[in-house]
Amino acid sequence: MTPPRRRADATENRSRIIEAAQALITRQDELRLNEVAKRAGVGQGTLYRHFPTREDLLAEVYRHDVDELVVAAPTLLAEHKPFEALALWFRRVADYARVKRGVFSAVTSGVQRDLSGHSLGPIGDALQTLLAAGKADGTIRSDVDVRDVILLIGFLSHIEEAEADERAHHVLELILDGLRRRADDS
Amino acid sequence: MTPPRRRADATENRSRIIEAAQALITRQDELRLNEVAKRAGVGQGTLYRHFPTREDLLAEVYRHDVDELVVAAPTLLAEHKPFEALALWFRRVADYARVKRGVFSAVTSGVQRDLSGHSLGPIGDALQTLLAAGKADGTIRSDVDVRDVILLIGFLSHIEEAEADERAHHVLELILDGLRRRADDS
DNA sequence: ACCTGAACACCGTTCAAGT
DNA sequence: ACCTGAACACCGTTCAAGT
Repeated sequence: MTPPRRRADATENRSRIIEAAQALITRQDELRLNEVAKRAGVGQGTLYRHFPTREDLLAEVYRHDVDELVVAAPTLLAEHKPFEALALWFRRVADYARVKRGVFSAVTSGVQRDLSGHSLGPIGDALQTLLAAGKADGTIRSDVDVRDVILLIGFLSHIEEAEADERAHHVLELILDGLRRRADDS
Repeated sequence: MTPPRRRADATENRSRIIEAAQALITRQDELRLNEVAKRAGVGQGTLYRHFPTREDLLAEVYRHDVDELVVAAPTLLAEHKPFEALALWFRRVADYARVKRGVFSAVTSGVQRDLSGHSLGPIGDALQTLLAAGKADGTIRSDVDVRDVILLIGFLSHIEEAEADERAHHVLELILDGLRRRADDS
């Protein structure tokens, strides 16, 4: 019962594909799959063998970044009050969205896919933790859920880098104000 | 100096193209330009002659709908308090977005294009009127501008029809709460 | 002045042949 | 078991030839 070992060349090809995709996506927004294969030095079929869909590839490309956001949630909660932790987490998401335009789409489409599978997924769970803490201490409205927030911060995928610099934080403030629980709420 | 009259067949073709595009877009999200030309019974070149870009065509397809939204703003303001007028206008935008998925993209991309030309455009002006009224009577934060609001309601273009039914109004409420001016604001 | 539609470009995706 | 790359499909866009 030895584990079905992957052939060495397959592992190597997989890494090369991811690296090529990363290199290409940082210099422009669109990602041409044939270009990825060419740069990685593999046939197009090899790309499809490793990553059946474009999303599979992008998920892998942004894996580390998404992980960092996921890990940040409990860390922030340990060091700040819930509402402040959420605000700081938003800020972090905005920073990622500014530099790596695709992270955010990967995050949201990931959440969407996971939602249909009756699971929140890693990012959804992280956000859920933040929201629950804020509801528990009465600083966040009780009628807000993860999907609401994902939809609201989706504006980050609509703006260019320059506009994000001057406007993203402000719009996030407006959103936070909408999520805040008021004295007269039930 | 008679106006340079358009040839009758050109006018006719233009109408047929718009009608074909409307018919096709109501039955599915994407719009294939060659398909539009085929259904309209014109050559592809004719389509490009009348509508150099895809956006030009879409703007024309949704022209009536956008006009209705523009006209609604002053009407609502005449009959309701500013904040309520804004809430009702949001509701109307959401209703359009639900049925005609593309209206909203046309609206936002229109605003974006107009913004770069240092003008708000028709929809931007309508929204500007609503915001100004709310700021004047102290119900809307003074640090909010048209672009902020357009970005916030952009979530409408991310959701499917079923989800819009159960969630759009709620998320719009959250946004309105974020735009509302508080007692302690400066 | 306007129209037609063949043709080109571009990119995603598949699959027969190979190792 | 995995890889290659020719080939096909699809769609946007152009342009020479026509009326």
